[in-house]
Formats: sequence, structure tokens, C-alpha cells
Amino acid sequence: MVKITDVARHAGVSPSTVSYALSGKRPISDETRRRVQASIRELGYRPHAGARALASSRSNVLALVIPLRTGIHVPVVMQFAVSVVTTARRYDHDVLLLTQEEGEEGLHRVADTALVDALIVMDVQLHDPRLPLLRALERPSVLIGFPSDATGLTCVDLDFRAAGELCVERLAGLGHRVVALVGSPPEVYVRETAFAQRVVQGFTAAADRNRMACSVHPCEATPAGARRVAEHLLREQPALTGVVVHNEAALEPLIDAFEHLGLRVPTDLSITAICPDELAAALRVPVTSVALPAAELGERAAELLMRKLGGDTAVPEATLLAPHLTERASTAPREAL
Amino acid sequence: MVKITDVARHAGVSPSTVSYALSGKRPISDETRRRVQASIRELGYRPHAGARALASSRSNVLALVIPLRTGIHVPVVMQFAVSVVTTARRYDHDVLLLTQEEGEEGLHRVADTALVDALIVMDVQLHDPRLPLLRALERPSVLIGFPSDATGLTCVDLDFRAAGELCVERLAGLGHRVVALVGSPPEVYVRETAFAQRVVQGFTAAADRNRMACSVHPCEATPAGARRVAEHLLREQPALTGVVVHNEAALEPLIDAFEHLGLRVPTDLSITAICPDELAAALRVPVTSVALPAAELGERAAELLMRKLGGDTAVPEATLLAPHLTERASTAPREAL
DNA sequence: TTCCATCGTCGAAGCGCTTCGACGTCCGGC
DNA sequence: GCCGGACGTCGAAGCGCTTCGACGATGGAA
Repeated sequence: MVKITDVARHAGVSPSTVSYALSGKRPISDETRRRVQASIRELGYRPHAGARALASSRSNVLALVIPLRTGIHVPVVMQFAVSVVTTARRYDHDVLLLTQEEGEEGLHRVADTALVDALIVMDVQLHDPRLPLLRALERPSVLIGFPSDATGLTCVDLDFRAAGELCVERLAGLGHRVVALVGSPPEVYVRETAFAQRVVQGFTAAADRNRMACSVHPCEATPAGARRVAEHLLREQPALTGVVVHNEAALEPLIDAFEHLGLRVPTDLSITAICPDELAAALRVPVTSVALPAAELGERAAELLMRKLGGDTAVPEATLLAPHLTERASTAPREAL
Repeated sequence: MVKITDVARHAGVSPSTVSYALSGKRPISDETRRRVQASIRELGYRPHAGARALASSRSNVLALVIPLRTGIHVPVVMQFAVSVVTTARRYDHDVLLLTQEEGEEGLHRVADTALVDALIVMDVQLHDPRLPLLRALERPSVLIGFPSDATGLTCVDLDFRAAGELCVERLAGLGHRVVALVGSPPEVYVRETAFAQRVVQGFTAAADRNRMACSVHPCEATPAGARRVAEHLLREQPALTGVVVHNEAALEPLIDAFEHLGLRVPTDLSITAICPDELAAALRVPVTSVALPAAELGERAAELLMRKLGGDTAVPEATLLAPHLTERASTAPREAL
């Protein structure tokens, strides 16, 4: 293994000069820097990560905690993870993957051993047990999702409340008067996952504001679950003409189920969804949707973390991405009666 | 931060004794060990990862390179990643996430800086440009998938060739004489992704052996792509009664398309697939399938790597998991003519 | 009883890097 | 012409841990 002293000898300077030439933390003459860089290339030098971490108390690694639980759409998690990794790399950092399963002990472990410099936590619940820990930790963190009490924490998310509202407002603008929300699987609500609850709030508030009749229906992420909800809706709300879907996996089966039951989309039923754009656009009936910008969220989270690591104390505590609705083929004005 | 000297002082022993009590690399009396452990708990000591890595030249971190490219089913990648992380944790290791995008330079970086002790590489192609690098690297690695020439490498995968054969044999056993393979998207074959090619080989070999008429059709991972293939098959192979699907995303749309075209599954058309069991079982028509054991592959890969790290020189170079077919509702005997 | 091996512990020497203080040099301002 | 500061570099001191050699004590074999 070639080390910094080898480079120093080869370039005819001291090890500290090599270090400064690399880090830029002190001025080094162009001439010297060039010699050092040439030696580095020639010898194939790579600084030892452990030694660097020990001396500088920076590992240049971020922890990313990903959810495993049911009811969470996997491709979204993956998009998010990839975007965190890509962004971290732009700042010369790597990403350590932790599973939710490891729990608070896992966070403690990687933080206390200085394995990572900072943490990103996904799938935050309203009353997440990890919050006190994250507040107390000496290392910065960013949460994806907003807990009930976010003081002292940095959070990033799509504004799900506004997303729910936007879907309803769109349907209201098209003249629909009776709407339903087909939401995430029941366990997601039981766990008080923040984003799911916020959609419900936004949905309900906008429906009330527009004096629309509305109802909320958790839905299993399976074709059978979607069919069940569709049948239930037809039975209980025959006047229904607008549906908001916040459940990636149920979206397509739900449309199928409605059509099997004799409802044409969008002729008889308008549908809006909150889901990744790629999904909405690829369906048999492209669905009008509010995008779930997983990649952007990941990038934002990583960037906020880098700012915090850089000592920036003016990092915003809350970053809510405004929802953006794309019109597609699943919505139409309500037919005049 | 509490360090090993603090623990040593508190327990009334030397730092090296604490280290040995922790690692077990030298005998320590029960009495002393207990005192040390009590001090560790009381002080909340956690060894500094960087210091440990520097002194021991072991970081206790594995690199996992995940594919980003189109045509790869995301949930499978995720399952795999989670299973690697979980298994690694059992051996007190963590997992660093790299994207394919980083390429060979990324592998070099994490290996040469000693950021990781070993690597797991997914989505291996027949002539993967990373192979020479992996062979030359001083750190052990395990590949998921078999390249064309696997000498000097440790590889793990489902036996896709046998899986393709098994699907055909099953159809043959049911009396089908004309079969088609609906495969991965074209770009997957263009890249020479190993597993896709192997399925084709197995499929073709088994069909030939059984004197069946057969054809192979790459298929986009979209509903539209699936419809196109279904229509094409009906037009070009009207006698078709058996289909093997090796394309997770196209599976459901393909069945829909066949049924829209007037073919009942399994009455008119038997379908077998190679895909994760959860997917096959959850479809409207549960599909007879060869399981894609992502979790088991991840576990195997991680375990092989731990053995190599442990100095085991008798680690098998090739681990091919035997395919396992589960009968479901999508297959039936060919109707007598 | 003697000898040697093993057990249990200690001290010291690094592992490869960063960083701090120091020092000589050069330059501009007065 | 002198002084102060910036520039460019060096040497040395760690960062917190593991590991090697050493050493006294203990015990079984001869």
C-alpha cells in the first residue's frame, strides 16, 4: 500500500504538504501542487479512509435508514436511496445502508462509533420513537417526512396535505361533488405514518371547503384489496364520480376493478393519484397525478445534510416541496345530469 | 467521547486488556472480563470505527453495488440489498451502498482506500468490464450472476438455465407442443446480462429436447409492450398454448392482454413465469412459477464473503441455486384436439 | 524438584493521516 | 529602510485502537 509519506518522498516535500495540497486547507504553490499531484498519479496513491477518519474525525460517510415495512412502495424507496447516494457522491461522501429493523440501537451504533458523520431517516412516523435520539445525537440528521413535533429537527417532504388538497380541488374544478380517497393499507395508518395522515387531512379539508361529500378508505396493496374497495365504493356511494388514490400498488388494479364493474374512466369516474410520475404515465389509462418526487427529496435531504456538516447554522428546519399536478387521461368534467 | 483508556482506567486494567476482552483474541480471566464489561456499560463506551480500522486494517464494512439500469425489477434488487444488510449485520458488518453508475472507479475507490473489506456486485454481464478489476483487487468479492468466464471469481445465482428448462418441462409434461418465451426488455439482451441469456438457453434446449416449436420474444416492461407481444404471438403462432414469462413487470399486463384477445388462462393458454413468489401468488390469476429467491441469494453472497474474509480458502467458486417450481392456477393440460 | 508451557496481563510501538505551531521569505506601506 | 502580514513549507504531536513481545504466576510432566 502506498501511503502519504511515499508520495511526500517521491515529490520531495513533507507529508503535511501533501495533505494540504490535497485538502486545500492551506495555500500551496502551484509548482508544488503539480509535483504532488504527479507523484500521486504515478504511485497510485489513495488515502486510507480509516486513518483519515481517525485524524480528522470525519468519516465522509452518511447513514441512510430505509423502511422495510409493508405498505411502502419499494420503487420509491429505491429511487430515493439512489438519489441520496448520487448526491452524496457529488460531495465526496459515501452512504451506509441501514434497515429500519436495526432501530434506535442501529442509529446509536453508527453514530457513536463515528462510522458515519450524519444520518438520513426515512419513513418517519408522527410519534416516532427515534426522535429523542436524533435530537440528542451529536451528529446532524435529516428526516424524510414530518413527525408531529418537528422542533429541533430538519425535515424534508412533499407537502402531502397540499397534495391531497390539490387532487380534490382539481376534481372540484371539474364539477365533481362526491369524492373518495383510496389510501394506503390500514397498517400504515395504524403506525401513524405521517405522510398518509396528511393526505387524509388535506383531502378532507378541501372536500369540506368545496362542500363535497367525501369518504376515506384504506386499501390493501393487492389486486384483491383494490377490488374490494371498488365494490364497496359502488355499493355505498353510488353517486361517486371522483376518486383520489394514494396507493401506488393499488392504482392499476383499482382502475381495472372499476372498469370491470362497468365504470369507464374518465367518462363515469375521474381519478387523480399521488404517485411517481413514471407510474402514473405508464398505466393503461394514464392517470392525472401529483408527482411523488422521490429523487428530488433524496437530493434535498443529502444537500441539507451537507450544509449542516459544513457548519451552516441557517439550515431551514422544514422543507415542504409544493405539489405539482399533471393532467392526464383519467380526469374529465362531470357529465351534466 | 469515551475511549478505551477511559474504560481501562475505570476497570483498573490496561487498554490492551480491554481490547482483548472485547475481541477475545487472547484469554482473559472471567473476573477481569466482567469488570471490563461493567465499565463499558457504565461509561457507554463504543470503539471508534476509524481507529479500529486503522489499527486492525479491517473496516467491517462491505460494499454492495446495485444496478440502476432499466429492465431490472426494482423490488428484487431491494429484497436482495436488505438481505445482504441483514446478513452482514449478523457478522457484525455494515454495508456501503454503491451504484452501478460509479463503475470501476467506484470499486477502486472503496477498495483502495480500505473503506470496505470486501465487495458484492450485482447485475453481472457476460463480458463484464469489472471482472479484471475484481480479480486483481486485493479484497475478496462475490458476484451475483455468472459471467462468461468465472475463473478466479466467486459467483452466486439462481440456476437460470435450469429454471428456463423447468418451465418448459412443466409445459411439456402438460402436453403443450408450441411454446414461447416472453423475456426481458431488449436492452437487457443487448447488454448481455447473464441471467437473461441463460433463461433463453435453457428454454430453447428444453424445447428442442421435447421437440416443441418455440420462439423467443424480448418484451418492454410496460403494459403497452406486453400488449404488443401478445398480439404478435397470436398473429404469428396461432397454435401457441404455452408461454414462459421472464419479465416481472410485463407478467400481469401480458395476462390481461391475452385475455382481452380472447384467450383464457389457463384454459386456452398455460403460463409459467420466473419471478419472485410474492408477485406470482398475488396476481389475479396466480401464476405457476419458478421462484426468484432474492433474499436467499443475498444471504448466500454475504455468507460466502464472510467466509472469505475469515480466511477460508475452500469457498466454492460457483453457487447455483436449484430452481423450484410452484404450481398455481395458470397452468393446465393442453385440451385434447 | 525442575522445567517448560500456558495463562493472564501490561507496556509500547505503531496503523496512516491531519493539524497546529513555527519559521523563513517576500512584498507593500509608511 | 523597516515592519507587519501573508505565503509556503516543515516537523512533530496526536487521533483511538490493535497487536506484539515480554513477564510473572501457575500447574502438569518428567
